[in-house]
Amino acid sequence: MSVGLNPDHPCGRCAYYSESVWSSVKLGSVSALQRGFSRIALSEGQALFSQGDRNRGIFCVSEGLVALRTLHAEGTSTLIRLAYPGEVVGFRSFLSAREHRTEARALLPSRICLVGRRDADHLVQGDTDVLMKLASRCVSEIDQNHDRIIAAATKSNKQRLSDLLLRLMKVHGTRAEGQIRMRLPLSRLDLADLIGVQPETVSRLINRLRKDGAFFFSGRHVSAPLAMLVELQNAAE
Amino acid sequence: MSVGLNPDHPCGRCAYYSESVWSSVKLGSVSALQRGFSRIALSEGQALFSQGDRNRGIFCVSEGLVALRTLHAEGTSTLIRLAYPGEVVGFRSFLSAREHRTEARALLPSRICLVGRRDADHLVQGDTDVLMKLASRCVSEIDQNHDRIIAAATKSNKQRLSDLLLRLMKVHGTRAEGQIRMRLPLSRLDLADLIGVQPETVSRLINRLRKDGAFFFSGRHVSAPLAMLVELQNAAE
DNA sequence: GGGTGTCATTGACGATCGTCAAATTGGCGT
DNA sequence: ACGCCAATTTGACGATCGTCAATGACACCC
Repeated sequence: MSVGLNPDHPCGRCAYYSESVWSSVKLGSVSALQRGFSRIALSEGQALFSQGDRNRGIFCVSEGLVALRTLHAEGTSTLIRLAYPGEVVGFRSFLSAREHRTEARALLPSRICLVGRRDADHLVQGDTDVLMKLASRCVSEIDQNHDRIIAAATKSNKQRLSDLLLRLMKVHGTRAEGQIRMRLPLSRLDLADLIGVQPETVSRLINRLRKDGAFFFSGRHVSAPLAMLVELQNAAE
Repeated sequence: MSVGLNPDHPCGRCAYYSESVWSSVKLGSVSALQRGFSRIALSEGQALFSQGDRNRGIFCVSEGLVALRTLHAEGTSTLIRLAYPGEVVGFRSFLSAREHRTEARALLPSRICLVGRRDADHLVQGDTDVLMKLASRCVSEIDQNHDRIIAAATKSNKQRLSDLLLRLMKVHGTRAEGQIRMRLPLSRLDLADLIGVQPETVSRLINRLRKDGAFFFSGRHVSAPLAMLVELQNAAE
């Protein structure tokens, strides 16, 4: 399989082509892929699909950031996953042929590629490689869930918030004047969901991190001193 | 596909045959399935595989109960999953062709069926149905992880312990004299892992549940009054 | 029977968290 | 600039949790 540009393939110009679920679609089936292919532009806050929606196919984030949430009866919600460019969304309801159990919403202006359900079904049925790559995405989602469960059982809330901020810094941060800065793509409530506490607690954790000299907050703008860079490397995991 | 007994199939006599990953293996490939097939008997506390082991294939619990744990550097561990009869174990390292990230250990005397990696690979490559069923197992594991993450963010520790005990009662409990009784297959430390608290806290939660009149403990023997049966129905979820 | 180890419980303490209510801020439209 | 709504922060309080240390219970072995 050739890594890099491939003008005949819908994903051929995508930066994440080589790891794409569709990268191994054989030449003979590329037409089916093209038939089911469409691109979706989302503005910040716009929904890609809602909980209870019928599955429309397999989505792949091309640009931006998408949040997967589940809504509860009481009106609350829980942020389950952040999907960055190159990540696949909607494979759960696709594989189990049922309605979406989460809502997907853009946290930043985003571009999404969709392969419609009918054609995606044919491609998956006809090519073990494609299905195998989908399964690998499932496995890495399980891995991430396990990490989250382990972190919840192992680390303090403050540590988990710090880890989360470091990971976000790594993706969204820019370096300047001996500091890293970013605009948080998440609200305090989303932060609270991700580490499993109430939003008031997030405020207090932020105060403690500020006192520790680890992070400085001003609304959604966060900065960290260079000393944090060291831990930033370790936060790879 | 015929539901029920199938004498030509290694899983043909299994109570979970119809939902088995291997139930759709075509007649022509049954010989490969038989070649890779073996049965493993585990006594209580015995390990099926250890963290870091090379994957030996796809395991399916036929009888008993298996716990999947990840061991941490500090010597602690976290109980990630309980695998009951009919459930598949080891598919994560199988699908990603890497070593096990968890340890599997029998909590009760257990019987496990194994399809060796080489033959399982051929069967999975040659049959989309088999791979699709494996993927479905992945999806339901993701579902369970999500439920656990949501429960951790939504419910109190006491409620989570109560829910867990109810679920265990449903499987392991026997009814007698207006009560449900069971022998807990889990240590207090395992209970603590599953709800994400320290073992001392489990002791205190147990005291509170006792005071509430919800559960009565005597070592590993637990009983609950009939009133709990109502919630037992709801705990299906 | 006594020893020994693991598992489980209890007590005491400080730290942290959830909750409710009130105050403050920030963003955004007019 | 103003007003307004939602998001965020703060304060106060009780409840809960983690930690450390000590005790108790139990099985197992010699």
